[in-house]
Parts: sequence; structure tokens; C-alpha cells
Amino acid sequence: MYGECGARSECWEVFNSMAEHDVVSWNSIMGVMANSQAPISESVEVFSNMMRSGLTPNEVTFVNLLAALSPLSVLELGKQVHAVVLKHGAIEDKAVDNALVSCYAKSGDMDSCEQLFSEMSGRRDAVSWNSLISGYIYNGHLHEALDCVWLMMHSDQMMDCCTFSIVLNACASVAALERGMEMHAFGIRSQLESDVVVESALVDMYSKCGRIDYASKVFNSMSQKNEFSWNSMISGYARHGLGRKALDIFEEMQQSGANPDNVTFVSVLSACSHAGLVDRGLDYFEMMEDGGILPQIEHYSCVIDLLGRAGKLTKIREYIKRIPMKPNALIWRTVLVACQQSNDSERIDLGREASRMLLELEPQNPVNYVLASNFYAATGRWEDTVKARAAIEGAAVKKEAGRSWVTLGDGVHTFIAGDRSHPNTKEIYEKLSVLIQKIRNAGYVPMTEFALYDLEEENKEELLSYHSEKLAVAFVLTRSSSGVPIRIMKNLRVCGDCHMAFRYISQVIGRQIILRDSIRFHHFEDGNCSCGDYW
DNA sequence: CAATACACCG
Repeated sequence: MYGECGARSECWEVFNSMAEHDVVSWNSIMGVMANSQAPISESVEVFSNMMRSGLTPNEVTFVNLLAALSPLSVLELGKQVHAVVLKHGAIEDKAVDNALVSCYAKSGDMDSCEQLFSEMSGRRDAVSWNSLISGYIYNGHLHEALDCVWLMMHSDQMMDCCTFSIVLNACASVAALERGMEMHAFGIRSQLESDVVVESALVDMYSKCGRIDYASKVFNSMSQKNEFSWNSMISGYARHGLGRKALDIFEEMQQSGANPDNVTFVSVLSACSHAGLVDRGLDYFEMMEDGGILPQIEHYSCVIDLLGRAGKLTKIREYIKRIPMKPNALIWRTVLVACQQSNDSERIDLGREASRMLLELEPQNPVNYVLASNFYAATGRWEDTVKARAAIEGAAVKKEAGRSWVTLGDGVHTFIAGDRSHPNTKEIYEKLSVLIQKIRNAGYVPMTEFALYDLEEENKEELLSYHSEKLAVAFVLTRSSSGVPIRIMKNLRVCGDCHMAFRYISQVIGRQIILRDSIRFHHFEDGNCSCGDYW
């Protein structure tokens, strides 16, 4: 009973007070440990004690033990448990097999997963399929996961709510709109779309795939909402720069009687930040503290982000002092970005401190070197930029190349900066040069401070003009002249120059451009962006 | 035994 209520210490109290333990009592306490994410070593210890007491483990024992390993499975441990399972002849049990599939998946051993799964033919259930599918996704094999979904659909196993939630989540994380819509259609056909988890996953998927309109449609049609649904919708609007709508939903959430949690406040603060509503954000931060929700380091990071957008560096210093814990890499990254974008004279010193702390705390993260070098480049200190660049080489960290992609009828087209590998390269570059001439006539001036190397002015302009997102937009224009919005995805943050250029482009071509970068969505229309140049 | 939200993410 205490286990079901999540009262871990009470469970142990009762367990320890028992004169003797049978298999059921051991199983129960192991179940409690798995649910409360106790350290793996403790669960293994309890299992050993049980074995030592001379009892024989049963199916439930193994399922609970494997569940304890599951959160961050260790392959060696999983294999050992597997061996013990085989010794006890428990392998014919569906739940134990499924737990093993899941355990191998989390350890990254998909070969063993597939092996086990194929041996289970005849006694597979939805959980077996879902474990395999989520295993593929967990290990980054989206393609195999989708193949598996297809196989599942054509097997005699029906997909269930979990299957949809798993796959929709994967579509959301790679912004695969078309796949997500297919899943939505299957869901409707299977009459699973009215499950609150599936619907929340749909809201999130549509918002992350750029269709905030569909996201809000699904959200409004929901008959029941839980905290995930509210949080998905709020963060969805925030991500699209629709801060006021996000705050409207937040108000509605409070009126509906749902309880905003710490995730809600991260979303709300980030909504204020994305919309440039600095004072309102600070009010909400106070409201959270008054409402008895203890601010986490993420909330402080949001507040610093908020102040950074308003260029209030002195206030940032104040808030850093107020953080009750030691500022982590997230905080310093946010501070560094704030300094990069500010015009305040304080930015040099504060930015220096932030970049020093950051590289000390996380020397292995390539993103930090890029941020440091961008900061120095933006402040015109080329010697330091060169040093930061050299440090990337020295630290042997691999930075991800900037990539943009678009999905047209004939598939996905990907571009990197200066890319000449596309079969239509010639037309794309011609189109781009015409486009740049047009926007220059409209008043665009290349912002060469965003070219990262210390080059002659002219070369910088050339480097900027071949950024991947500019190539992508030129490519779309070689293909279609209709009025539908142009949708571009980018893996990194959009640079200031591309952002400015896109504002002009939306104006001269009279089309809406929706650009998703690593942070959020930008809706460009008539020379303006939904982020209001806060991003 | 499988599932949904945040955070400049991995």
C-alpha cells in the first residue's frame, strides 16, 4: 500500500519490522525501489540478500530487478540478470522477456533486443513491440523504429496509446511533420486520438513541427487536459514567439483548477522571454516563489535570459548572487549569450567571466567554445576569437556543422554553409545573388560582425551570404513561386545577419517564411519576425 | 515490462 502511495521510507519501515520475508515481500520492496529510482547498486544488493536467504526468485522478482536497471541500463548487469533468468527457467514469461528487451534497449544493445524479440514470436504483446520501438528511438534509429511500426500495423498486434505516444514524441524531436501527421491519421483510424496522453503528444508534435495552428486545434478539442497538455500548449506558443497567447493559456490553466508546476513556470518565463515581456516575467517569478514553488536553477536561468534580452546586465549580476546553489553551465551560457547581444559597457567583463566559468565547468562541450568565440567576435576582439577557435581544436571536441533543410514533394533537401553539392547548385546560387541584390535595394546591409573569422570586409559578406538557411530559401524559390509559406529547419541557432536578411526576404517576395532553429520558430512576414528580434 | 511537458538540448 505504501509502495503505491510512493511513501518509500514507510515501506522500508514495515519491511524491516517483519519477522521473516517471503518472495512476495522481497518483490514488493524491489518494486518500490524501482519506482523510486533508487540507485541500481542498492536494488542489486537487495536481490543478493534475497538469494542469500535461500528463496527462489519468480517472474515478478525479475521484472522488478530489470525495472530497477532500466533508467540507465548497464549492459554487463543486464546480461548477468539475463543469465540468472535463464538459469531459473523464467524466460518463457512474457513480462520478464519484455523487461529484458527494454533493458537491452536502454543499454544500447539492439542486436540482443532483436534477437530476444524474434525468439518471442507467438507470445509478443503490445508492450514487446513498444519496448523494441522505443529502443530504436532511444538509440537514434528513427528509421528502424518507423519500419517496426509498419510491421506492427501489418501484424496481428494492434497499436495502442503507448505506441502513438512513443512515435509522436520521436517525430516531435526531429520535427518530422509528415510522419507525425501520418501517425495522427492512424490514431484516428484506431480511435486512439482521444487519449489524453496521445493528445498531449499531438499538441507537442504539431508545435515542434511548426504547425502551431494544428497544435491549438487539437488542444481546444480535448475533453480532458492534464498538466502535460497545458504545459505543452504553453511552451508551444512560447516557442513560436506567441508569448501573449502562452500567457492567456496559463491564465486559463489557473482558472480551470489545474496546478501549475515547476515545468509550467519554466514555460511561462520562457514565453515572457521570447515575447520580450521582461517585467511581466519578473512578476511571474515572484508569483511562483509566493505560490510555494521553490525556484530551481532552470528558473533562474530563465530570469537571466529575460534580463539579458532587456540588456540589464547589472540586474543579472544581482540575480546571480541570489541563486542559492552554485551557478552551473546553463547559467553561464545564458549570461554569455546575454553579454553577446547587449550593448552595455559591462558586457566585456561579465562575458569574460562567463566564458571562463563555462569552459572550466564544461570543457568537453563544443557548444561552449562556439559561444565563447561568437562572443569575442561580436565584441570585435579577434585575437580572443582565434584563441577560442584554437581551443576547440585543442580540446578535440567536435562541433556540429550548421545545417538547414526543407521538405518538398520529392523529399528532404539539406544544405550546409557554402554547399555546392546539390544537383541544382548553379540555379540556387544565381537565385540567391538576385535575391541578395533585391534586399540590398530594399535597405538590407550585411551584418558582418556575424562572420566568425577575422577577414577582409568583402570576404565576410560572401561567407555570410552562403549560410545554409539562405541557400535553403533560395532553393525553395527556384522550385515554387506559389504563395504557401516556406518552411525551413535549421539545427543551430540562426545568426543575426540571416535573421535580418530573412525579414527583408519575406518582404520582397511577399511570402511568409517559417524558420525553425535550435531554439524556437521564427515567423517572418512583411519584413517582420514573430520574435520581435528577441531570440 | 512500454507513454506525453521545460531548459540554448545531445
